Amino acid sequence: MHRQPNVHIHLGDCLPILQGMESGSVNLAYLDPPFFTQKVHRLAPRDRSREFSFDDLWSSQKEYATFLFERLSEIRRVVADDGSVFFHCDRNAVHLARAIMDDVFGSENFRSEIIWHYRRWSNSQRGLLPTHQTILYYTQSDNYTFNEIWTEYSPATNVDQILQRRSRDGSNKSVYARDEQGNAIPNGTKRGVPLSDVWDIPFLNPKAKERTGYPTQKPLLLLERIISLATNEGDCVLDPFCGSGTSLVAAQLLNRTAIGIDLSEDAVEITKQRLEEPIMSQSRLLDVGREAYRNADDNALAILQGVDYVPVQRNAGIDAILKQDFAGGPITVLVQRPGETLLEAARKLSKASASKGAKLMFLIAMSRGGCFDFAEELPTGVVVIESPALGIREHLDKLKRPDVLLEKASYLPPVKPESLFETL
Amino acid sequence: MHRQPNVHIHLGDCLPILQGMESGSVNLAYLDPPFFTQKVHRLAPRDRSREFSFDDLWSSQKEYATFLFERLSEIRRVVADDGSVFFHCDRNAVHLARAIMDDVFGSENFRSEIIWHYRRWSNSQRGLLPTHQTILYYTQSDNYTFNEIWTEYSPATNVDQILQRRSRDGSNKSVYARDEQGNAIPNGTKRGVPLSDVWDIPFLNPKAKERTGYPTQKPLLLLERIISLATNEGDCVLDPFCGSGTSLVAAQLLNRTAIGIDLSEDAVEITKQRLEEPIMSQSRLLDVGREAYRNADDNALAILQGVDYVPVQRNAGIDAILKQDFAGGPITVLVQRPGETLLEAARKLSKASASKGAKLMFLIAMSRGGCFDFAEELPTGVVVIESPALGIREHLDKLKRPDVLLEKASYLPPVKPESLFETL
DNA sequence: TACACCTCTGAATCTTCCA
DNA sequence: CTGGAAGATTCAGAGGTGT
Repeated sequence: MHRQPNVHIHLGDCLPILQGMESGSVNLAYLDPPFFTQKVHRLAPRDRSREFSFDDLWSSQKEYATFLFERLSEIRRVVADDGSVFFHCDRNAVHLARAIMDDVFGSENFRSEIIWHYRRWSNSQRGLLPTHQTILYYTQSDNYTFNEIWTEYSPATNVDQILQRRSRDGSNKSVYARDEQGNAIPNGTKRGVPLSDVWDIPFLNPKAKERTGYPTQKPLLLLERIISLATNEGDCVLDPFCGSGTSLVAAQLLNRTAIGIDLSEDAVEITKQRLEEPIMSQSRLLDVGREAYRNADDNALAILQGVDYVPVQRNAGIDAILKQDFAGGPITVLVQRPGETLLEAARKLSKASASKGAKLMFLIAMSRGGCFDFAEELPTGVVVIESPALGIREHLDKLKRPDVLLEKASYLPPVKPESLFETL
Repeated sequence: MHRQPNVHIHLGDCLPILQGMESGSVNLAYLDPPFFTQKVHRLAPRDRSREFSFDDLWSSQKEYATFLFERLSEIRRVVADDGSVFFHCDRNAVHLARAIMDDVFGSENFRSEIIWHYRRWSNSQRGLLPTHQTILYYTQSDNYTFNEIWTEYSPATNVDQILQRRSRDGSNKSVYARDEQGNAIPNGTKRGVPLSDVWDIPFLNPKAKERTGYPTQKPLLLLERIISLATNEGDCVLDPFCGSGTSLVAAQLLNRTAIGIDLSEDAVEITKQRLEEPIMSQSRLLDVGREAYRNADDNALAILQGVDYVPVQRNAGIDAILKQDFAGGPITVLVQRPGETLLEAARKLSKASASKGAKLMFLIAMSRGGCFDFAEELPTGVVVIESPALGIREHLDKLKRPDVLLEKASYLPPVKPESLFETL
């Protein structure tokens, strides 16, 4: 048994250790037990010098159910009256876990089925890519600790709706309240939308420094959210299958005390190290948000509708690549931006495409950009395509020319698109 | 019993009707059964001495479980060998549903736990806002129909790694492959990322036209996705608890046949009406596919960016009016829709514009529509402008011509947009 | 048939390079 | 020198393949 200021780590099966604990002494239990996946998890740590592994092969579902049932029953005893339990489930065991939890804690104490959603790699082509895990949230009683977390309004939300007070009219319809002068009544400050049960938190990235090399490691952010939802400072967090100790690190960072238990010596060792030197990887994605990566903005891409393309987001010189190849290389596309000449755009596209091996590039012209004579200077392989805006604008300009009679103008023959290829 | 061309609707309990159906006659079954949410299973937490058993869950809800089990067994019989079942679950019954489905179809035929995620407004303050529902996806066998759907890469993904082939170096590290000159080797066409099991589909807006007033109505988009994933055109879709018939409408729109069953006369009546309505107003969808049409409709105007226009709602022949006038009348704009020839679009535009006194109309061409020689027949005053999609597509076609040398093609001089106006 | 091993993939970080 | 953008790398799944 190792002792950190406010964190206790035990080595061994959690059942006897739980049995030795005082009733009601824990405010939050988080469990991520080994699952009945019939696979041995195996992963080399970052330095590739050691291997961790644990065996979660249970001879039958019944045996596994009993294993869980015994430990959960003890957990129920040690959790305080206003305490909570979060049970992290493999998708192959959710229903089993739910049934056992209903049995132990009572279905009336089931609060939420939390979906942890993340994006992930895979080359799976037949079937849907699994990108979520489930966390079952139960409380000991109706009177549980819950700290609200507010998130941002959806971009689609009508601001009026948020800012104006509402009332019911004669027929009990919800309407905006008005004062005597008919003005809207402000509704005070708004905190946002209450946290939902679907959590979008990035999966722990293979390159993250936060990684310990221990299998099934969870992101710190996930545990921080759980702990701050269900406990207050000074409360006690229990993790009976603590693995690499993410929950304990999170508890420590949030000024909670914590008790961790694990069967594996490696796990306990790693956890001790992490507690002394907690590393939370600096995630740019989390810092700046997913949106910050988008430089192929939707406006630009909307111009491309009707084309089969893949949007490209992390490259200033390329908005999209076509799904089709050409001469062994990709076909890249850029939409000219406001305030940028056609030639500038073409050079950007050409430069960015060079390293991608593209031999054909399409540039969508939004304006003439002060450069009518670009043909000679245009980088090799760049093909300019007009946007409708440009076509419309130029056509209108043409109609203003003194030598074009207005009456005749409305009878203009349509432009034959074939003329585009006259230069071929 | 009501009969539409390819949709049969039955009134009554589905069990006897299923029993009368032929084995293997259905390719996809979608169920959204009623849930008896009166929380019969309010089990008091037990003493810890007992063992957990699945029988407890079963017997506590015996009546309901039996109800489902009987019907699911029949469903298994009528589903074809390569068929699928999607079971839409109430969150209070997922585990029960999963257990029964495992029993009837076998856990080895469990494919996915689909999370339907939507945003929802609520001021609930204690606890997490439920914003998801679960759909269990099972197949009849290993050899099941599955049509891949591809989605966008994460914005944080960089293009290089998806465009370049990779190999292993001496120490088995993954690195980019290079040819003798040290250039990157392209890795073939890219389609995007396979569809994940978390689906972000907006909940039916309370004001949406789609809404029938029937409770628990699901968005069309959700059903369309399920049907297009698991069936091909002409296949048969079964919905034994069809309610307001969203699945049947979706099946019809996607050229599948469908069988719907419901206990309620109201439900059957509403379904009949909904089925007739889309046939009347959207017969075109049957030819061109719902997806293309919807996208075009939503985004039609996006293609006009860079132009000063006022969007026009609810006018089939006009998408926008330019802020600028011409010859004393407005200038109208229409974007050609998928499945519509250029000439059809031009006539629509011309007809709709006549009453507005427009003397100049712009038609944005998205395809050639089988009509290369439209110039003469084109209504007076209509000017055709090419969409970038069209320009790109035609350019690529040009490059495929036998008389165009590939080597030369990649060095094609850029098209001078001026050439567009040579016919003036 | 079962299983070990090799290949492919892409999210998100780390690293490098360039302006 | 510095900050940001582009490029390189890691590793967990899912397949495929060969024994």
